[in-house]
Amino acid sequence: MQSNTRPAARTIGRDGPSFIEVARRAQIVECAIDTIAAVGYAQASLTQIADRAGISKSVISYHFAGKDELIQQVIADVSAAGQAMMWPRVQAETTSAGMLRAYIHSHLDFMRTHPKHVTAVTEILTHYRAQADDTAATPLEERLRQGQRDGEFREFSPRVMAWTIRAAIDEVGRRFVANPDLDLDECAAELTALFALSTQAHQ
Amino acid sequence: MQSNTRPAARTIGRDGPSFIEVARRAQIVECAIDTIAAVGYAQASLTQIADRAGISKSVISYHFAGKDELIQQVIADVSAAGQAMMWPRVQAETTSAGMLRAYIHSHLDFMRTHPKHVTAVTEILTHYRAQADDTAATPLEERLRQGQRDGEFREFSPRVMAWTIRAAIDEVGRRFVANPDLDLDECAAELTALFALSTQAHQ
Amino acid sequence: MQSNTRPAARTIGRDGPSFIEVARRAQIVECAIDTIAAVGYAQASLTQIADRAGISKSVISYHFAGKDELIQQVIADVSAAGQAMMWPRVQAETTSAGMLRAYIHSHLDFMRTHPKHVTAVTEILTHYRAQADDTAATPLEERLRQGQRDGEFREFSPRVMAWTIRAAIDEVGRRFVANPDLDLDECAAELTALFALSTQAHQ
Amino acid sequence: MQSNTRPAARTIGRDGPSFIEVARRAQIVECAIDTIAAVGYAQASLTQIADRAGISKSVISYHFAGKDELIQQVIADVSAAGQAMMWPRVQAETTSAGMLRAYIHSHLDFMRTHPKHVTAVTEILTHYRAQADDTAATPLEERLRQGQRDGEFREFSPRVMAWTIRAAIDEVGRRFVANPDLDLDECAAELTALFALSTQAHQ
DNA sequence: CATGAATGAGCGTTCATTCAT
DNA sequence: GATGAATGAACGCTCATTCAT
Repeated sequence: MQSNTRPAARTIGRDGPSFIEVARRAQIVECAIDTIAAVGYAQASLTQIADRAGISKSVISYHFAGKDELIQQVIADVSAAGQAMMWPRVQAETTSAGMLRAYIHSHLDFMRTHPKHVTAVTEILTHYRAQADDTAATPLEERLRQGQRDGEFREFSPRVMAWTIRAAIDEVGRRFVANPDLDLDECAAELTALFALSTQAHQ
Repeated sequence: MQSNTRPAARTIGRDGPSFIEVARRAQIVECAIDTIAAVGYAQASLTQIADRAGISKSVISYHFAGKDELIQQVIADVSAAGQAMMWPRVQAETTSAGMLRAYIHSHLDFMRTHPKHVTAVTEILTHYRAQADDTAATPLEERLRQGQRDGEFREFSPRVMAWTIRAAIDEVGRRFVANPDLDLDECAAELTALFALSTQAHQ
Repeated sequence: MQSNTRPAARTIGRDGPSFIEVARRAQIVECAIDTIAAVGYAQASLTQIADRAGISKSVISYHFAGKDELIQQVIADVSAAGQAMMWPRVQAETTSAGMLRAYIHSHLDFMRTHPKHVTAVTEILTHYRAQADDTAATPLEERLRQGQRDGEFREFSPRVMAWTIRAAIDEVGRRFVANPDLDLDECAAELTALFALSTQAHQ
Repeated sequence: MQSNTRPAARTIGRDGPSFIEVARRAQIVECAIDTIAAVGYAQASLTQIADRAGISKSVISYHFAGKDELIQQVIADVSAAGQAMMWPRVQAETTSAGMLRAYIHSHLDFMRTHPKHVTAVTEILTHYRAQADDTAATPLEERLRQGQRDGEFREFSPRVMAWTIRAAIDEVGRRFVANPDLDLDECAAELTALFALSTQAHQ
């Protein structure tokens, strides 16, 4: 916010946000995630988030330009973590069917390890979706299209298929958040079989 | 305030909501649907709804215990209308595969004919937390189970399959609301094929 | 705000704000005047005004679109009262010198009878002036110009003269507010003489 | 915090503000003037002032007891600079009429050479409540009184005349701030003529 | 000396709800 | 039955001030 020219930074860089600044922002983001996951996006006011963090409401305003920036940071952080965990597994696959299986499994694994993060982002995106563009092709859609070009997948609308896959995963996420006893392994297996059958080319 | 024991109902001695009461509630629910569909749930304050209905804000409070009850009634009314339009078509089918096709098509037909209602309920469900019990089996799940018993469907988790079907349909609904040019016929065909392949027993 | 179609209005018109509405608005405007006069524009928050009125802060929001509308109404009300009291006396004069004398005296008389109103409007205009246009000619400036055309006034810049007259009157207003014992009659006589001498044509 | 009794001042044993202390305060005051002139008093928060000065916000709190003291210092510094520039010219005059002319011209010259300072102080005085005592006679009033004793000026209330002169000059200042194209020379000539006519003894 | 971090009070505004008529 | 009026809590946000380092 202000340009912090700190006298002797710990390691390399000279400028940039201080250690404590980074930590504080991360802490606040985590609290925002907890709060949104716990009470839902609509009820997650700055007061609620601050209370849960045990800090004053204005601390958030100090570290973030506004609520919007905080929410965007939540999305950015969770997305980055998710991408880091999921895409390597997806990329490692050589077949489209394997890719699809890896996509589903890695998403559900991420849910298992970061349930609150997934809940929070789902809440946010659900509320923001209204004004989102949604017309652009997602990476998943592109992968499906590739599978069709390779002849591995049958002919179908990649867009509708991608919507359905995402919707199915998100739905399982919601169910898992509502009921932590849900067997994610079973769900992953079910969804994998479901979409394998619905995408594979006729033999 | 919720149970109005009014002095002299229109017909018999039996107490209960009067004619005008029922009509008023229905009118308000319709206005709520219009308003939510038009401006979104977040902007649909009681003031907005009342203004759009040309009535005073307090008349809503008079006929409904609170905003929550109104919203629940919106969901109930739209659900009832949807059930009335969709289930006969589903029931008329003799095969499980036909049932599934009818389920998908009738849902998407309802979207086409009642876009505002679908928009409103989608908005509401988006902004309300999913506090449903969700552990009970839905009628759809029961139908899927029946298809398995008949040997028409392969073995799969009827629950996960039902979740996915509903999620896919709702997702199409959201997309249709965001983009009215969406080709619902194509979507219906795509989803029908998708779930036919993923449910059918191996030949 | 809402269109009040009241069943039987008291007198003529059908539509329009109700009696109590008008009274409430007037009361709130009066309280705003009191508050601004007492604590200054910068400190006159809605909370202060509401507290002084013994009402809830939201009552103001109910009767006015926002703080801006309230402030504008203060200006409008005071201006209307001032115009009604002052311009007839100014118009009644047949000479420009008489007009100027009447202008000064009537302004100071208005201050005597409405000290808080004058203070409040002075406060407001002082804070709003920054972004005001101020390039248009005021009625006073036009009158001065007329006096020059008639040969009754000497040659001077009507604009600077008008500025000075207004500034002198406002200054006396400020002094009177700060010190209610100030002899307004003497001030009026002094200013009258001052501007008579400074405007009159050489004999 | 206000009276810093520092262990070893630079020169003598006498305590008092150090060199750097004085310089820092002066720098901050200048930045405050720049900021207020640029963005207006209402937007001139300590954050804005500190950012513009390239210093931390707390350094202001360190050198000044609070925002009030800073603002008062702005007024004091600008007043001192104005006095230094203006009074010698006023003192140099031998006649009261000359004094009055010099008073007006030197004030308007100060505006021309120090527009930011005048803007800032004008902004401050506009937004601060006039809590001055105002009962004491100003030097200008004394000079007017002297002119009367000398028979050079006619009989009038020196107090009201002094008020008017100051108000006229300040008004021109406000107009000049709002419109830098304003012809200050013309204004000076107009005001000089105006007050010469209104003060001079009858010939 | 200097500062990044944190705080609490206050701002104008929105809104579901309540109540006397 | 219906309503205009009023309320209080909560919202996101700003800002002067405080404090440990």
